[in-house]
Amino acid sequence: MKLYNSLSHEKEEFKTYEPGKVSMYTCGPTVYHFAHIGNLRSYIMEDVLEKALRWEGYEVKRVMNITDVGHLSSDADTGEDKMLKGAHREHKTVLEIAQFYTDAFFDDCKKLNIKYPDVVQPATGMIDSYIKVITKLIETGYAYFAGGNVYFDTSKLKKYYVFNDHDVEALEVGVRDSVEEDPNKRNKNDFVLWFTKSKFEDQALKWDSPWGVGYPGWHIECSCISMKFLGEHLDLHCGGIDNAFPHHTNEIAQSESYLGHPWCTHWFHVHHLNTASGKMSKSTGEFLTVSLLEEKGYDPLVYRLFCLQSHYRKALTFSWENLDNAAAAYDKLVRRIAALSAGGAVAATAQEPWRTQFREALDNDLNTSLAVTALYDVLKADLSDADKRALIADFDRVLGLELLEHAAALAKKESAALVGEEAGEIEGLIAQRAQAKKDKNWAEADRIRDELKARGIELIDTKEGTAWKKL
RNA sequence: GGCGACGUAGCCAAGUGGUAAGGCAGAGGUCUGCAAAAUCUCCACCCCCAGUUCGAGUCUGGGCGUCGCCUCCA
Repeated sequence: MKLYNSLSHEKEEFKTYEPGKVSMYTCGPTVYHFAHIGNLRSYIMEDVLEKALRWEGYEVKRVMNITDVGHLSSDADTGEDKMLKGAHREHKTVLEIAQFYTDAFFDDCKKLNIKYPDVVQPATGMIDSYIKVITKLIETGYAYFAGGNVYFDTSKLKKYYVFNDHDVEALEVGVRDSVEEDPNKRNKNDFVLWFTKSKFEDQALKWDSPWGVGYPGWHIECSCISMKFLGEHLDLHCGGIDNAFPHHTNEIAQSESYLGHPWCTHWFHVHHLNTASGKMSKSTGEFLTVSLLEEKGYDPLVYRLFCLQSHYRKALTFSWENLDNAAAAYDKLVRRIAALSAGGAVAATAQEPWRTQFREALDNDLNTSLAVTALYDVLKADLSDADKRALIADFDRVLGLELLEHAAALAKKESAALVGEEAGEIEGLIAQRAQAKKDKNWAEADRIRDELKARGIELIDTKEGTAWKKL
């Protein structure tokens, strides 16, 4: 499988440290607000990557952190979420709030058919590890104590900017007005490993440490959690493109300085979901959640398809028109699959060309758009329905669109005509209409159809008779 | 200002030197009493200007434009 690697800026053949096994780390959510669908785009694409690796026969161990450190008690007040306000009103602790949003995050993931990681580790449960790693970094000269905080000394590194070639001097200081320069830093790029003195005096969670009571810096958690569960050699590290700098850059600095050897070989960055006005984020207004999509009547899997139709390394623009587009496509896809007959002979060799087409799409830097095309090609192919179903089931192990399940549900809904009181009545009306049609009483036939339509029942005439479904 | 990604039809999008996949929307045909569904057909001078090449959406140079990051919204 060829994958683009942010370290080399090229598509490379993906290799693992241990043959056949993939150690995969994903930056998890910060849990003091709901995840928006832009955040979730990353998790969807990472899920597809994980499933593609498994589909190709790899054994994958995936680890995700939960960032529950860094809950400024004042931060909560800026949110408009009722649960959060409620939590405060009811004197819930920040950890309870974190738990609430952690659950909300995994609920969203479940709706989007994102597999639960093999290991999920909250950052607050790893304080001893951070202290251990920071202690060693100080001992080996990579970190220093100044003004109450422990900093990582980036001047000790041969190469700090691993993803981009920044010229330190060319970087403008304070491009953003809100950023203040920290006088304790020896170098412009140094970053904090452990805080005891912070401009955020209202930090809610604090722990004792050799450097005083405080809390860990915001990069150390990923290094430590990854090393604890996946060892000293990581195959694949994922995250949103916005994490590449400084978060991932700093992770590499810490981890490799601590380990004394190269750490993670492959970096997978998912690009942003934009709205017409720019990146989707808390601050820029449009903040769409999975629940909101559901309220508007969209199946969350429609959003998954929307993401799959694009490439993970390309900015994707969200609009309701585009989502409607995906919804129509999904609906049609499911209906075409539902129309496939259940029986028939399976001929594995006949399926092979399409399986190959699908594999080649995935192998080409996870080209999900082409993978979806392979799905359409199967539907159009000269194959038995049984073969088509088998291929669709196989592809869906990666795509995760629950196509056969939804098709089955659709068929069930349509055949549910035979049960229930209301259904009996509808069947009666359909029979009346059939009689009217036989009598060529078109006005009466259309009247019955319109009456049912007004009740939300759509009739579909086929050669075998009239089927119906709820709109 | 620095670094990076990207610019293909109304919309999403594939394409990594050889006469532009696929999906949605749209138009037309078939099938239906009509509709719906299904199915078939149609729909692109690839941001601009130079260059390399027998041949460029695809490579090179220069523009223009969009987006992201530039230390605490992982």
